[in-house]
Amino acid sequence: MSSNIVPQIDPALRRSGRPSGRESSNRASELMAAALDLFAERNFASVTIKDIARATGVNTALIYYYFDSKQGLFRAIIENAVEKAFAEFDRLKEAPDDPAVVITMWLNNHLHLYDRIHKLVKISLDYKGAPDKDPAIDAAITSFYDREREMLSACIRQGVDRGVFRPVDPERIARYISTYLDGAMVRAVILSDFDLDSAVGDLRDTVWELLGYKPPA
Amino acid sequence: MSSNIVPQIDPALRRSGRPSGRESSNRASELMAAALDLFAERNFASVTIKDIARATGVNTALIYYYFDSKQGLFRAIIENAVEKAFAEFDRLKEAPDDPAVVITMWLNNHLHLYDRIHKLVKISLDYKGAPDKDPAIDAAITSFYDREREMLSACIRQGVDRGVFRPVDPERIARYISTYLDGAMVRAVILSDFDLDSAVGDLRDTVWELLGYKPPA
DNA sequence: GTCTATAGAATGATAGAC
DNA sequence: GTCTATCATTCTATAGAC
Repeated sequence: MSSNIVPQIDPALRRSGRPSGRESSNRASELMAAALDLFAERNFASVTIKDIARATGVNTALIYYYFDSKQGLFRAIIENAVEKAFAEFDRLKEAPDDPAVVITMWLNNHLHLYDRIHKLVKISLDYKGAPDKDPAIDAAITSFYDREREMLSACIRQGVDRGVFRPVDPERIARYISTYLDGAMVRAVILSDFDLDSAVGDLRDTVWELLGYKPPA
Repeated sequence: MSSNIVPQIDPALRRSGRPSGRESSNRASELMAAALDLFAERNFASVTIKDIARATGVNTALIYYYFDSKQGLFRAIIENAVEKAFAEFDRLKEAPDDPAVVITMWLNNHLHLYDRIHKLVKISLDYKGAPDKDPAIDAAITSFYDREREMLSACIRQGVDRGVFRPVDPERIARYISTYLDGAMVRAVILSDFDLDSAVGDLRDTVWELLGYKPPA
């Protein structure tokens, strides 16, 4: 979490005194939110510091007060985005003890959190082949996919063990599901008339068929 | 094909005289090939004219002799890539008159032509959200997806009509297939240990199940 | 914390010699 | 056709006032 060259997530918190009256400046969060949108819609290289400053309504120099560099800002953003996605994962894991329900929730997640997840996919793809790689960013991206696979396969294994699913290879089905979901995220971006709801609905139906599961009416 | 502001695909062909002895300079093709690789691996904004010149072993100014601008080069590249993909489509269409075989060939295509197709997907995604859109590029991208869908759904419809496939909605299955394939292309880029062969194999098996088709031994 | 001002480097594109 | 040389612009990042 803390290497030698870290972006200053919120220097106000690290200074001795209290930050100008308020509990804490949320400027860093504002900047990260605005930058995430820009980085996802365009890409790292196209988005300038000035773009981010303009979107947030502040001066360019202020960005360097909160973050050590453009890439440092990027790293902070992606780590933050993955962390938020993890929160979703965990919320799901503690959800109803029914594997089919958890899988359904995860599919629906991609519908409701399309905005959040498609940005992560797009940024991940964009980041591959970046001229100067950052190990921390690589780790954040792979950990996202690892956690997704773990969660889905655990779910499927549970269903198989309980006899509600046909005896399948959990890892295989998990990969199948998340590969399709990535495709759905990508196409929703590329093709403006893509029907994400119905595309994910088709996946759900197919997965139930693969798992030999009959959903309740 | 030819608008008012076109990139000069090969000015040598348009000049009155014959181009310096040879049939035609293939410099434009060389430049486009090198630039496609760079644009796909990084992205439009990250790749500089100097990068492309260096990769081709020529001077930066020469690029502006063949193409009117960086974006003009990009447009020529993407139109060229889609055109080549169409050639594959058509080759497939004239292939064996068996829908299942044609679908299989199309899936295998994504395996063998991964290099070509994943670049198209990545570039298409990258292009969305570009600051200055080019209608010609938009048209090229959507036409690629339209043709893919048409080809697949025609195939499925044929199989249904002949009774070798279960009576399904051809458009729906076509979308399902190509959505998954996009996902596979994306993941193969993002995750270095992604097993494309086996991921596409899973899709094939699933599609046969959806179509109620029993492949020969 | 937020700003103005600017340094220093890189980039897209052009002019013109050969 | 291919090159050298260069301009105008834009960008990241910093210095320093308030």
